[in-house]
Amino acid sequence: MDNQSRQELKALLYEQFARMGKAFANARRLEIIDLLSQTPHTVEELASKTSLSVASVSQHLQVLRNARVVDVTREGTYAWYRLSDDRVFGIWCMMRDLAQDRISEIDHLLRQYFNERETLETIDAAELLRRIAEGSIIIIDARPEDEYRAGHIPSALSVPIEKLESTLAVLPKNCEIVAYCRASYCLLSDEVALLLREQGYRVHVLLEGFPEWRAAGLPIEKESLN
Amino acid sequence: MDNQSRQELKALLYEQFARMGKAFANARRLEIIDLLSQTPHTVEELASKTSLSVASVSQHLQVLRNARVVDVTREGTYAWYRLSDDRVFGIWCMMRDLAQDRISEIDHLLRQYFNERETLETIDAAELLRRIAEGSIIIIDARPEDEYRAGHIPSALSVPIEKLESTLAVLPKNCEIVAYCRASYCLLSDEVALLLREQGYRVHVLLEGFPEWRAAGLPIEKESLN
DNA sequence: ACAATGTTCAACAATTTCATTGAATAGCTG
DNA sequence: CAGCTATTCAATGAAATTGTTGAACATTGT
Repeated sequence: MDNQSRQELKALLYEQFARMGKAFANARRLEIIDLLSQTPHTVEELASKTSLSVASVSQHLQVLRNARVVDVTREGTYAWYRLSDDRVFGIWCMMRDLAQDRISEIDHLLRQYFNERETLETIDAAELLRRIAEGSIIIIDARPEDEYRAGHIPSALSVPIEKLESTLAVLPKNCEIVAYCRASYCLLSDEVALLLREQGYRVHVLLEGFPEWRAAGLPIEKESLN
Repeated sequence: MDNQSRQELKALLYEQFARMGKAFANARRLEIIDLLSQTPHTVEELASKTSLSVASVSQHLQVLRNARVVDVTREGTYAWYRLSDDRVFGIWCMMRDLAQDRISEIDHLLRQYFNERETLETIDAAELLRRIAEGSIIIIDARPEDEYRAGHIPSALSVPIEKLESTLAVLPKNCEIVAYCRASYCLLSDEVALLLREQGYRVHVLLEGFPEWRAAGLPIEKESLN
């Protein structure tokens, strides 16, 4: 192998690796990856949840597919996209944990837009499991209902913010509550938690999101399909 | 928190995360990350090893620094760049392992340029440790000498390809050899191994590169600084 | 103070990326 | 088959990325 073709190979090789990197190099694509780590979505669903045009989402999905980061399965006129490998979520997790630790702007943003957040009591997965065993706690899934249906923490109630008001009637005033959502920075659960606290409830927020819970192999519950 | 500022925050947040992703989204930058996972380098060293202009390398390093993926320490007129966190190497590892599994072009490239490669006998870290304990093996570090000096597998000899010929005189014909380099796809060790095999030596190639060895917490040896 | 050296910055042209629009495709339904 | 819908494709323009060149900066050694 001569020196020139060695250089050539090296360049081509790193270019292939970079294909994968590019998947994670755009804010909108990360948002899509985040949604896909909850559950598979159709193009339209992704477009609506990200407030992007369908064409734009489709284009991003082509990039993700090119990087072999997502898979499609067609079902009638629908195209269901999902993460191609559990490791994709793993990489995304490591990347955002590192970013959260090292890029101070992230913490800064979270604080600036939502400064009451830090006053919320957090709880980790191990502790939540203990409380579930004791049976002394009500769990609230703050994500959109379709994500809840695709899988949630056992015995959790589906309470997206829009439905919070109607749920208040059902919740006994003296119970303890844990809320969770997509991820630690996703804030859906924080909003729900703050509103509940205003109503006088004792509320905790789960540190991790549902995908981490599932990835850790902890028990989950799915909506039965009838 | 109203709906608009929620959207705004979400966008800004993912933008921050994407800063980190961008670090891994370019072939040249990945090459730089790979070199920095061997040992810290100056701008000039990186430029020479990557065949890029100094200015271009400097620019890439700014991107990496912006993503908080590398740190600089200045020493005289030199700027020593290093990975800012072990997790950076972890992410890069996961990314390229996933890429190697899922992007078929990578395997294809390796085969096309170097089809004898697959005929080389490989050996993993655990097995190598066993052989070291037996004392029945000679280890060859095929990386450039500066990377060897910064840290290598204990008792390994520094034999970059250029020095192979002069080293042949020293190697007893009947000994068994294990060669390693920067990573599994780095091929420096494969080239050395093929040449050694032609000379009649019994050669193995270590599956992992030196950074993986170090990251696994296995023993390493450094050149003493006199 | 001066020149030498390693690094960064600024300006540029070439290329790529991104979101939008509107058209094309492909699978359902009546 | 026609009409409908979900998705993809193609074309556009705006913006960002990349590598080059040459100048600017900062530290070292004379």
